[in-house]
Amino acid sequence: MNRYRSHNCNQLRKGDIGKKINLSGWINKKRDHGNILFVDLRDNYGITQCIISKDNKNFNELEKIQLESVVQINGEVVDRSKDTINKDIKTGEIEIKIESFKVLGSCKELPLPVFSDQEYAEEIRLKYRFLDLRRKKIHENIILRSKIISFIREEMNKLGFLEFQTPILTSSSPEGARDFLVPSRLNPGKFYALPQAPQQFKQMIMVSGFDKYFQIAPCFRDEDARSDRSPGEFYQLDLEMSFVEQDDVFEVVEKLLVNTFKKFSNKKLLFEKFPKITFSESMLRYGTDKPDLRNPLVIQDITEIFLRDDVSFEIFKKLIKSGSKARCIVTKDTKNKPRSFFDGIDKWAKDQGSSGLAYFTVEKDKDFFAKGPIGKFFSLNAIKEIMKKTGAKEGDSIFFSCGKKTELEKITSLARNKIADELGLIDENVFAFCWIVDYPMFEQDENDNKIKFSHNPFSMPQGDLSKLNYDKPLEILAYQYDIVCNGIELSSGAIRNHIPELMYKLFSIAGYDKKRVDEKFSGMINALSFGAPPHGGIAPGIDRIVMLLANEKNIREVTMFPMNQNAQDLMMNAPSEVKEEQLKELSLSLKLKK
RNA sequence: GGGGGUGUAGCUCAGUUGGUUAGAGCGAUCGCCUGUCACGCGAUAGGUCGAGGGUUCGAGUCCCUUCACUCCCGCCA
Repeated sequence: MNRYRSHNCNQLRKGDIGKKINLSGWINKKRDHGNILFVDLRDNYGITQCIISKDNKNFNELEKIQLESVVQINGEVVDRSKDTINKDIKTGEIEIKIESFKVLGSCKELPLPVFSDQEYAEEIRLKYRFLDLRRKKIHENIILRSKIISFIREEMNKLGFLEFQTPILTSSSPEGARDFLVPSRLNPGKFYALPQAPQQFKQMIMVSGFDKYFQIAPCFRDEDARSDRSPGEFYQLDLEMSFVEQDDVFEVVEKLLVNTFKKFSNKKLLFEKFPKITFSESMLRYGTDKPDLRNPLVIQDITEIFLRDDVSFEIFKKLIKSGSKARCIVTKDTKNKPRSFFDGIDKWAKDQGSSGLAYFTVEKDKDFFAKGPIGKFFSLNAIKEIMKKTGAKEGDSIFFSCGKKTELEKITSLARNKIADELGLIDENVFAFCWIVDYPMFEQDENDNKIKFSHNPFSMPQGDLSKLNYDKPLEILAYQYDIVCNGIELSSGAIRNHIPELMYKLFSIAGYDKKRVDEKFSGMINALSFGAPPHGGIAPGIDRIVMLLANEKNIREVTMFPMNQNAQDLMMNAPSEVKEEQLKELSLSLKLKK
């Protein structure tokens, strides 16, 4: 009870009838019957119907008030007759007989309706985000986000993790994404960078002996947006543990995610013990390192088939001789699908920039035969061999693609999703988690053939460290892992390399000499030289977890104040120009491109 | 940086083969209405058809350029 309200708008029930109360909230909706006026009053908690009739001296004034104005209503809780009960709201058995009211915050004409299920252009939603956030769906998403974060904090505390903050102004790192830079006034010509992740700090925390750390950490990366990637900033559940191996990290994270997803969603978990898929297996079977395991389709390599003399599909044969591979996707029992289904997939593949998807369907007359545009290129024995190799049965169709490894992976991965979509094979009521493990330590850049770190340069290589074959760096695997859920990369992590000599060695393979490593990672290398514990961790993306649990396809639907695709905040007008004096103070001058 | 989609009233959208004065619903304003809960009924106001250029007797509609938003590719250790 305070001067504004005695109850909230979701509180009053039959038992409160007769009470004199006051409520404060927004006018969600008015229904004006001329001599009687219904006002739906809304606050964070719910809606209460209030009613006023012409004989009240305040009637005419209330009738004129704009929707979304904030008012305080004083009145009495009264019963509703049976036929006027509203079962859709918790307070639907009662209503408030208005005695007097007061406008606490008036509202201009609205640029977008608040009370409506309609969808609106994002531009206007982002500009008036404070109005958009009043709307039911997104209001609930943001509340869900808060609850999920609280829950995660509690769970982490229970598991013995300590929460620490790490600096927001730090140094630029040469690896990874583009940095956001902040000029230093006191150090002219020098810049801070916003952290892409608290990676080095959390390792320092381990070196400092704190054993288990976590943080709901803001991360800043100046990269272009996607529907599941906010431009600029996002949050990770950053965590790190000392004296652990990969499986210790897995155990903690699996427990946390299973608990969280069970608590906040009714969808089923396909696996409570997340399957572990090696990076190379994932690239072959799914064409990507973030496979959607709800999708039962798999990709198989059948390059050899096209080397047979009784297969005369010359286009593929020629490509394969020049180093291409052939892979296929088998769809179960699709012989009765119309020609348009197959041609549609083929056309779609061409639209994706590939040379299309060849296909045939295995049918049986006296014996098996391949029906479809390329069926005639395969002998009976070849068809039988394909069936044996791929597990295809009569009535199944097989889609083929041929190309260089990388492009082949890309198109088959997309095709796997596309075909499953077309066939309705994805169960939307399921979460399918998996671990992707055994990432290669290095990869070769396709453009300049240079050896680069494939993931995180601070990861620990696998195997007997004294016997690592540095002459074949591409064969070195790392204790590096990702969590994927429904095809979305939720997090990546690693057991870290805590041995400075090994670090120098690995960096030298990626083209960094000792001097450069000392320069760029001085803090880190220095720290590891003073007694560092073996340690490792991971950093699940909070926004994406909330997105999955809120059943949203766009990250902005679970972000309170997101920027648009061009990294602009339309509500706050950021980024914006600054005064000449501010630039001067920072020793900066602008050289804008025309 | 590249490709796709969208852009018409405050909001959501329709607008035929290029053809009269560009429409609807919601919202706004005014009026009527005592039981609605997407209340109902009547009227009024509200338009640089994203912008610029072109073709044409005539352009919301066709062509070119450009801008904004969005989705995707690149990028994201």
